[in-house]
Amino acid sequence: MSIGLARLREEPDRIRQGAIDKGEDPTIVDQALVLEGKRRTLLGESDRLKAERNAASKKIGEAIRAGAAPNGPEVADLKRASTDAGTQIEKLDADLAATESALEELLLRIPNPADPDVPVGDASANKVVRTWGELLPREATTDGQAWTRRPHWDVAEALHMFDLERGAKITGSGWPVYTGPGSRLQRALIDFMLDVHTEEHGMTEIWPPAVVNSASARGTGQIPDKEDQMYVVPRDDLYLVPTAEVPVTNLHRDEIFEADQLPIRYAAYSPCFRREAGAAGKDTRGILRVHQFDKVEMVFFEKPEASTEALEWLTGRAEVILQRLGLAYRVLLMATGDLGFVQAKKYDLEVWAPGVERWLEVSSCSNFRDYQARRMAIRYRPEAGAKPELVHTLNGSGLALARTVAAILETYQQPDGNLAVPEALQPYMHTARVTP
RNA sequence: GGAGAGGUCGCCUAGUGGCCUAGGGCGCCGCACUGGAAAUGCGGUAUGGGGCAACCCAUCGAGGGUUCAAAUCCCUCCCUCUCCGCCA
Repeated sequence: MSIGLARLREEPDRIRQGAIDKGEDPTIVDQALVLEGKRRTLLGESDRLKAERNAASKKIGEAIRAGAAPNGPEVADLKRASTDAGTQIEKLDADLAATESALEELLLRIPNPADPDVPVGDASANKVVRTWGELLPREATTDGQAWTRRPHWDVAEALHMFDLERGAKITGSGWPVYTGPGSRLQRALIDFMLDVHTEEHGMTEIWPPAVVNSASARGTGQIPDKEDQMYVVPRDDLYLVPTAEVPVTNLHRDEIFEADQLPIRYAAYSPCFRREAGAAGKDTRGILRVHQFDKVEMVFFEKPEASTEALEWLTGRAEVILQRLGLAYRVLLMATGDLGFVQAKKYDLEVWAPGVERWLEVSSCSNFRDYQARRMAIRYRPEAGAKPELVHTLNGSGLALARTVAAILETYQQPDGNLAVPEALQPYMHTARVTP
């Protein structure tokens, strides 16, 4: 389940409105309420009968210990009472199981309501909350000489940094091979990002499995919601991760934290695999949309009262990376219609790519509030001895590599065709310039 | 992959069909004793669900089965450890 039953009963109106704002069917909320009522009725009746059966069994035990024959007439009535209750319980429980699975089905279709400060509407209601850096034009002038910034695939080809054709030969279209300085750049970016997040931002580094089981895929909602987007290994019931969010969030599935353990903040590198089903023909050139890319992901577990502030901080940590790399970007507050099913609030970071003259999404920072935590039963104890409560989970890219690489190539290309290495990466690249 | 041993409450452990409503120890919390503490004693200490409440139901790795009754017996699966094989 995703929306909590208690919340469903307590504030159905807010949940209904949340569904409307996200363009989902609000009548599911009412259907769920009906089933929830039925569930409680059945459960009460079943529990009552189970108590009866337990009492009868206990009496049989006592009678036998007192000397009655186990198969004698003295216990026959008790056995019959117990068996009769058992028959009814079986029926009730079958009905209950059907009701619960129907209810769960409905709950999975009720979206997480957006935060009150999220603009309502479709993508056109997204708000640019800030822009950083200089937006370089494609048609440039350097030292009085006019020149044209090329798209990243041209820069990469000239400098032998990645090879899309050979990637297509060994795997398929959308599986880039990074070569020479391109490969080095991958390593440099991963190292740089992890260093900043761990050493300066205090996050704990995680190097997770790139493949997860179905329970983990279910935990973060990849199945059933986004099953089409994942590569599957059916023989072993395993899934290639589309983001480190999946393994890292599942680190603490079914766990209960003490209050002083929170917040827990991770930074994790992983390769990311996405089928991009339905995106055929989009962004076919270069590395803007590929089946395998690399990403450093931030995953936070927070106390509920801290999560609103944590999202701002998380987003800021992703911005730090772009600023250090000297890449111009903007921050978008996504409107309800552009939010996913599970996010309460989301900022997208888009980097400016002057060669293709486009904004490229390189990070998506979200607060899930307790929605994901409920699915995974990740809780904490507000104080010693108190009842566990759900934590809030957040995550955001910090950053996705392929598009960041594209922005670097297009931003830092020089009129002579060489590539200047951003200062922050020079210690990792061991050079200030990439030449053919 | 083969053989064996295991999986019980935060941790360790008892438990081989009914006095298990899961016992004991450690740890933790409260109280008593103390000038304060240690030691000691007493009590409490899982999760989910239902009920205004007393309380009830479920859960002993997971799922099924046998039985009036399963931590305990049977079946399937998962995981951990030891040895062997293979291997970066």
